[in-house]
Amino acid sequence: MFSKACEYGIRAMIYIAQQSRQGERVGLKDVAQGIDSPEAFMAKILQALSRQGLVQSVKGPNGGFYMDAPGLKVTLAEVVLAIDGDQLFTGCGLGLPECNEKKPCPIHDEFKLIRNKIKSLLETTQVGEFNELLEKGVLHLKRV
Amino acid sequence: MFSKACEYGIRAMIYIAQQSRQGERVGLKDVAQGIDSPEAFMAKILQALSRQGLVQSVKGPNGGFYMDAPGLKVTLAEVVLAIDGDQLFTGCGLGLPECNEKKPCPIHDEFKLIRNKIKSLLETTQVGEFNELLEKGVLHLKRV
DNA sequence: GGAATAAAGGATAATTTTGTCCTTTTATTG
DNA sequence: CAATAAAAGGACAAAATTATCCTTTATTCC
Ligand code: SF4
Ligand code: SF4
Repeated sequence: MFSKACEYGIRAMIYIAQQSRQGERVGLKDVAQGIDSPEAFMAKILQALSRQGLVQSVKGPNGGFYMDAPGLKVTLAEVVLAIDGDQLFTGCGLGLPECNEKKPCPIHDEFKLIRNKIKSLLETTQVGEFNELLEKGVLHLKRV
Repeated sequence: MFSKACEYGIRAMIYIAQQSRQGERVGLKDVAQGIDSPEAFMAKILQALSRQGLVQSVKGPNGGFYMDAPGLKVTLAEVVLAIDGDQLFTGCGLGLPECNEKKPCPIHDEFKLIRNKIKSLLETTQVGEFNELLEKGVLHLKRV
């Protein structure tokens, strides 16, 4: 469904959202350990997300990644779009080309319905939404 | 959503289902051209599908790939499973590990619902289902 | 049986994705 | 200002996926 980079990206955003809720910053190493991802690869992904403004970052001592209040409202859809592009939201999952609304294949309507459901699920889910469960220790972002 | 191999596989199955409806056989070259896929790669994929019994094949002159009557009833789910495995049908699309039904994350229920819809769509769609549209020229398996 | 034909299979190459390492830039602290 | 800490970025490496080529095996036709 998503690339590895995208999975790490989603998990990292959720992790940072929870860890930085009092304006604290989270270091790369912390994030990588917290979500069980390779550190250097994680760095690349966070760089990209940072460039696109989905997460804030500060260099230097006591620096790191964080989110401001509006940052917590970033949706999973935005993260996915930033990393994997819009392939999942548009186009045919079956790779059947050259079809349009007027000449749909047998599964088009249902397929489109599903695609839209995925889209809307991701669009209505914010990275800050997982905080409570994470604090309760009910949700884990890595294997224990 | 699916790997390239899987997309080619699905298209090829649909193509063969339509081309071989009078017991005719379709050659590799024919399939590859018919669905616009690299020939040698297509060969590997068809070999795998053939080994798993999802498509029939005959060697030698006038040989090729074909489906018998029950073959037309093979579902897209079977094809996907044969090529990409069950990752799409099981497990978490978000790559969040260590969660179970008792400790679901905020999106689990809706996510699972979508996953099941994809599964059931693929399970209820047979490769022979596209024949009519293909014959009418309404559906294309490659860019024209 | 021999020639021709077409899939099966093995080996290898190109590309993309994933992952690592090292240097540079920017900020903080004393 | 100097030392240090941390992200940014460039170059490179490994692994997986996609793609190609060549040989072998099975089948048909003469
Ligand atoms: S009509 Fe069929 S092939 Fe075309 S985009 Fe819709 S589902 Fe895919
Ligand atoms: S509970 Fe959440 S993280 Fe776990 S499988 Fe369900 S959707 Fe994925």
